Amino acid sequence: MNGRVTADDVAKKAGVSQSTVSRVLNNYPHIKKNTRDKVLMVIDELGFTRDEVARSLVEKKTRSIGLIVGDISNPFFAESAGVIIANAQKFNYDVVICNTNHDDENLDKYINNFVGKRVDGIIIASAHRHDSKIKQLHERGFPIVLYNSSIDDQKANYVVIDNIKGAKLAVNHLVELGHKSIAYIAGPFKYLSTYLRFEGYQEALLQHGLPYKQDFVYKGEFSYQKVYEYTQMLLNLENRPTAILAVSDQMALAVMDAAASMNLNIPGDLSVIGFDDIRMASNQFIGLTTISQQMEEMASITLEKLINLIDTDHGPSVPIQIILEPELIIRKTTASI
Amino acid sequence: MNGRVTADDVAKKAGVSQSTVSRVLNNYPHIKKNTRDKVLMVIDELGFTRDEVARSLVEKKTRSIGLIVGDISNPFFAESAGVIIANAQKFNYDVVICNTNHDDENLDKYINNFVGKRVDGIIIASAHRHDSKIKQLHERGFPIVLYNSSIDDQKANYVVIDNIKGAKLAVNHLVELGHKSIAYIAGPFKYLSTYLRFEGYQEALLQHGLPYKQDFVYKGEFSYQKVYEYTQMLLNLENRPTAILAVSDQMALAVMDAAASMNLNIPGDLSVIGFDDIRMASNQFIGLTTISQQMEEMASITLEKLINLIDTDHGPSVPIQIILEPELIIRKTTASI
DNA sequence: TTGAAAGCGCTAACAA
DNA sequence: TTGTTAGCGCTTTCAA
Repeated sequence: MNGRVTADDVAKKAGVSQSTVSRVLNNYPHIKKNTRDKVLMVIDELGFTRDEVARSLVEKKTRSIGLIVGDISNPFFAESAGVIIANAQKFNYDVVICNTNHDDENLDKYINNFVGKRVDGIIIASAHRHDSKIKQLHERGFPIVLYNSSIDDQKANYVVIDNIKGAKLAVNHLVELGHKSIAYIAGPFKYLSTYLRFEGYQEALLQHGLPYKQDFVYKGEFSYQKVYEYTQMLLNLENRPTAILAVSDQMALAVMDAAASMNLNIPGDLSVIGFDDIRMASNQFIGLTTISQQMEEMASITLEKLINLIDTDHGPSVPIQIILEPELIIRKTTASI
Repeated sequence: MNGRVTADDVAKKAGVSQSTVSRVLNNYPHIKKNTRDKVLMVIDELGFTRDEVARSLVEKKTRSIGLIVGDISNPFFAESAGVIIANAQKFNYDVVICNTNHDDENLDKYINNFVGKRVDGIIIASAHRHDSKIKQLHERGFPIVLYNSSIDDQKANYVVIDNIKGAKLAVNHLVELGHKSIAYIAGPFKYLSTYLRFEGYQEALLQHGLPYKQDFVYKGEFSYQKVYEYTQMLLNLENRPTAILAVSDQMALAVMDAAASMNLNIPGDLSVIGFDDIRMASNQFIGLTTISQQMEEMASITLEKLINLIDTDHGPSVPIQIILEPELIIRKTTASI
């Protein structure tokens, strides 16, 4: 793009000053119809498009927001991103997406990147609980809200569901069906939500007088393959669990896959329950029992709150801390023992 | 962010000129170690981050690319976006995503938005074949490559698969299994890829001496619900088809859902075959026979080509037109009649 | 109703 | 090795 046409070019050709061009661009009211029309004509003629970069520089607004997810190939994140993008468009914001791959270093790197690019606000869907960059930015008054994740900071902004309760809901359901041996695909504990779900799992076990078995908990990374293998190992055990709870639907799918690979019947031989309620969970051939996070609502609330923050010219304000209710969605992968 | 700290602030505090600060920021070699260290210290002390907006203004590079998809909630697009984001990160580009919802007006609107924001290049995954904006931009030398879609322009840049061949592969497979009555979920014809697949379907029918039935082709929009209903209607017909080919896996899933809702067995009562090979297609419980688009390769090639275009300071060059080979992936939703 | 001019925060040519 | 200065393309006072 060498031949970029600028407002100045338009001005010259239209025989007005560049500030007049700027005024018609910004719908400034007191312009002679004649002048405006002329300018508009030239704009069209020259194919001028206003340079938003230059504009952003003076306005100190980019009308774009950053979204950081842990793994965009996980449908939960992809669907969340979809909702956020769709809503952002309504408010005339663009969203730029970074993917941490659940790597701690990437998180801060991408946050810095966003700050440098001067996005108006950031949504983080995969905040490690101990991240200090987030806290620091937030304290500086930068609009930032955590989505389905949180950090160890009383004052952080976040929109989450009650994770402990969600996990309990799941365990309770299983216990009601008669299960006494319930394994758990927990995932890494660096995420607060992950950790809280684990707590819920443990507490529920305790409440029902069920023993907690270290070996029945997978605390590794969110890897389809690894969970698949772990599940196979689990199901090969003499006293294998009769039910498996997974920290996400994605991981539940891995569990189901593994069970199927061993010719185990779900829910006949094994009950499985997920977390998220991704779209695929309701598919007839999957029919995954799961805990709904109200993803759609969670995502739109998050965006809405972020935009509020952006608009209210951020001073340190009351933290936004919204906790939604989890909901048990019973489908076809759980049955009484 | 009122208290933004600028390079000038750093300069003052470090007792150097602002251009020196700029130099250390850009790793300019001939700086006294002493000066550099001092500047670096102050930068750290003040928590300075370089304003990339200002930088972009002078550099005329934003290091971000725009990605336009038709429907981010369709796993094919989501997975494609994932690959593009992951690769872009390697090259230090951000990607900003817009979602047209398959609406013609949105396409041009978002293209304009991207041009205004001065992204360095654009990938369009859902180009309507008659769009003139794309052609015009391309002719101006703007880096733009079409992904899995194309327009009616000999000189457009695109990366696609051989859609006609793909559709034929699918029909052939079905015919080999003994199917003679094959319906087709085609989707809207405003997309060239959609249209070509339809042609492939028709041609294959012809080649096998099978009649083409207008009523057995769904030409409406990409709507899960509508395809679901259409399929139910189809399967209620006296002489219902024994196989259904869908223009995408997403639509194939709708077909399967509809069949299941009528207690039809797949593939016993109905064979179904998709297009895309989304990740879910290989799930044990879905096992969808489909035509692979080599999404991963297609996406990374597209990005790579785009970045090439960006780097080679775009003059009108030889069009990039890459056609990948489709591949039939046989799984569990197709069987002999 | 319009123009002139300053300034947003940076890079880079030129000079010293 | 470093500082001065002139832009990048816009918005926005201030004056006219």
